[in-house]
Amino acid sequence: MATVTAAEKRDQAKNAYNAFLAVCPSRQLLDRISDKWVVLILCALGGDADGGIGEPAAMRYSELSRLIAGVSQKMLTQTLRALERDGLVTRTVTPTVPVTVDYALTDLGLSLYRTTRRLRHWAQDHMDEVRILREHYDADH
Amino acid sequence: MATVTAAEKRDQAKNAYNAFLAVCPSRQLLDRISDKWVVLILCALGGDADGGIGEPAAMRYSELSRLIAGVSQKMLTQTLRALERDGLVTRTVTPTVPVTVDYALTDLGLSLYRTTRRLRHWAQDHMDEVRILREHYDADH
DNA sequence: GTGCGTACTTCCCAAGAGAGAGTAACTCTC
DNA sequence: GAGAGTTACTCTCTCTTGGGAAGTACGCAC
Repeated sequence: MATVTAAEKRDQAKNAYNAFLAVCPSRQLLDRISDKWVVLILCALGGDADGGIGEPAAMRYSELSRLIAGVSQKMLTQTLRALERDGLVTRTVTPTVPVTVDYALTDLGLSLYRTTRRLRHWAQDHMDEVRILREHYDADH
Repeated sequence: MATVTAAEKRDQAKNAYNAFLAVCPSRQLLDRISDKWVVLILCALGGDADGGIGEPAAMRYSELSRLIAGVSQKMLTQTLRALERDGLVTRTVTPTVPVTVDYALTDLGLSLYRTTRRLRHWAQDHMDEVRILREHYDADH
């Protein structure tokens, strides 16, 4: 009876998750990360604020709130707490008056940021094309 | 007065879109593609159904419905129509009885699929890690 | 006749997002 | 002193949209 190597264990673990299945935990995780606020928050913390030139950096709640136009206080708080729970973001409270709270990507968060950054770029890079295709669709329907 | 080259025009167009701004069209596009059903539909049409080994292929509505566990008829229809309008998916109706409708990725859809595939993989590959981090978070709160 | 398949369409209700204001503690300006 | 600003939330009410379920028309099998 051969023992299972660590690499084999990892392969088995991979095959155990299938996000197409509603009951699979990875599905719930995929549902969570396929969320517009998650995408924008990770991009902000990843340093995309000034067009993609920056480095990952800690940001304050109020900075995030100002940068991500349209996010409600409730959704920002809720999403940041969820990201913290999933280990994607650190939340560092400094007992100043008023209190200051810094949020920053963890290594895990950084690994996901590299994909959400692509999503944002895709939306910006293909906006013109999609716009035209929408007009064609609307003319035909 | 130098004329603007095509490459410069493209650069300018890129700078014109900023998905952090709520009023920017690319923001609405990002909101659309940062959607769990979009991600799963693109992965299904991209050939991920059998674990990532397949090729992009046309699929029927009913095939998609069966593969993507938990999607309602309403959300599947609604999302497919939106993807068609954006030019990411083709919808081909064959007047059989009953009717058969095939959905397939366009080239544009394929380009986005390459990123949504990464999202799905990330969720599956990091599920164990996130699970442990959640337990740590819950123990601390 | 009943049940299956096809791909939607429709209706009602539930869940969660959105909007706005409140909280505490402090600082600054008039 | 009053009022406005800052910080990062918390709370309440309203509205939007997703979820759930059933309906539609036609052909085929039993």
